Amino acid sequence: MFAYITTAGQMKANKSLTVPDSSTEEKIKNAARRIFHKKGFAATRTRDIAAETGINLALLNYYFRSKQKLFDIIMLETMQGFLQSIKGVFNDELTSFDHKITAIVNNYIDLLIAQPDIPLFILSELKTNPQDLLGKIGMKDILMKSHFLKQFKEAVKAGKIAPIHPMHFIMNLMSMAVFPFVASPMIMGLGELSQKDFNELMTQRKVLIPKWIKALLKAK
Amino acid sequence: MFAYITTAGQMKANKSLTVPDSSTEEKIKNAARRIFHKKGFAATRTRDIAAETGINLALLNYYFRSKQKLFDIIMLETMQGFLQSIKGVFNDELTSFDHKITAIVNNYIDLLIAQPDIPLFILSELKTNPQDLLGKIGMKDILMKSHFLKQFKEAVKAGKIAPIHPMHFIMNLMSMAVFPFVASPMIMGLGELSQKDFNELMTQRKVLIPKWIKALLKAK
DNA sequence: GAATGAATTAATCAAATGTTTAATTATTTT
DNA sequence: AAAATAATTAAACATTTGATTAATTCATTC
Repeated sequence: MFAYITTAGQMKANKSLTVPDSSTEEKIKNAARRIFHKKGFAATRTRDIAAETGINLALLNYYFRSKQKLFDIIMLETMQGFLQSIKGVFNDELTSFDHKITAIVNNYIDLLIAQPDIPLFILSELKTNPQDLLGKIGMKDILMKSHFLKQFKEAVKAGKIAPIHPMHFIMNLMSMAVFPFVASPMIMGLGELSQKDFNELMTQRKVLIPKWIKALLKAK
Repeated sequence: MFAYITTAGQMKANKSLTVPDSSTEEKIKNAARRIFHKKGFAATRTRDIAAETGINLALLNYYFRSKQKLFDIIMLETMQGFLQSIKGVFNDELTSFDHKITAIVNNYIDLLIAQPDIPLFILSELKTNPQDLLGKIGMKDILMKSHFLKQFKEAVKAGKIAPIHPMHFIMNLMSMAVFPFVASPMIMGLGELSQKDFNELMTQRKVLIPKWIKALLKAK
């Protein structure tokens, strides 16, 4: 029944090494990524993806079989990309704890200024999908078994920072860097900020947050 | 055409003063609230609301005319409720700046432990709907013209805290209190936390966040 | 207690939406 | 160049889904 689709799948496997992003399959994925990121799975129409790609609706199922399968691919790639951008920092054995904080905040904020829809997309869809995705990308080990976390625990032991649950630390770091992007419509509304104003504030935070985090770690 | 519905609306206006939450209209709203909060507008099916209410689907339209109108009511009430819980604190002229911080954090976290779906719901739907909602509930004035903000600016002038954009302060406060709830699936997954573990961490944060915020305000 | 209006339901509609089919065009293979 | 395979499209299908209609039950009023 799906013989020709299987073949298409094979074509993809072959082509993906040689053909650039302008292949039909990549064009569909790019359009799908944009729309899924902006509207989420439930509010996205396959017809809209096809229209934005500039192809016939049937081609979407020809290449990806279903909306769900296409979504799963986009979701996985998105989470991998999100993780990739900080993976290196977390396990760099050569940099100090303080330097890692700065590097992580800088990486996150740069990424989010460029792609501000990603965090709300991930958090919304992660709630529907269970945590099998978290397992699939191995986020847990990358973060919780990282050199970064080891350094945190050592600093606690050495009495350099207050003894709090490591998760509080992770939450504070993520909160201050990521939340403003999740809440940007509200923040821009409340503060009467333009997109440019907002991005300027976020750029300021690249230097402010590390400072704040260090102050807060020593508190009390 | 909708004569009987108009009448139903009138009935509601009359009844709402005397009839308890067990009226059909309230039962529909309660079910709608639960499902909208959990799945958002796009993923919610009117049939699911009807089923959860235990009524015939047609009654939903009889009372509320459309899914959108029902949603608008829930959305407005949700935002008002969310705001209501901190409105008083913000403009209490009798309490200190530090006390307000503690009160706000406590109010927020108590509310979110009880209704953890609310922030992601609001932030997701606020992105679709423009900011006309923000205007409708007058959030801007309550927050930005508050006694709380005045106290912040005075403390900056007096040199008691570092001179940062007030929006940074608001973002930090909201981030640290609200973001963990928005990201709870990820946080619980990463930290291998049960719901109980998570709630305990959040309860700890009621005392930790005010401490952190104060430390961070003086940083550098 | 008949009459009137409100509340509720079963059934149906119409549009939206994900998916498939069958045919056509383009490309590759022999 | 013919044959075979892949890519693409127009059209249609089958469900889903929000909404409506027409009838029925329930409650209130006179």
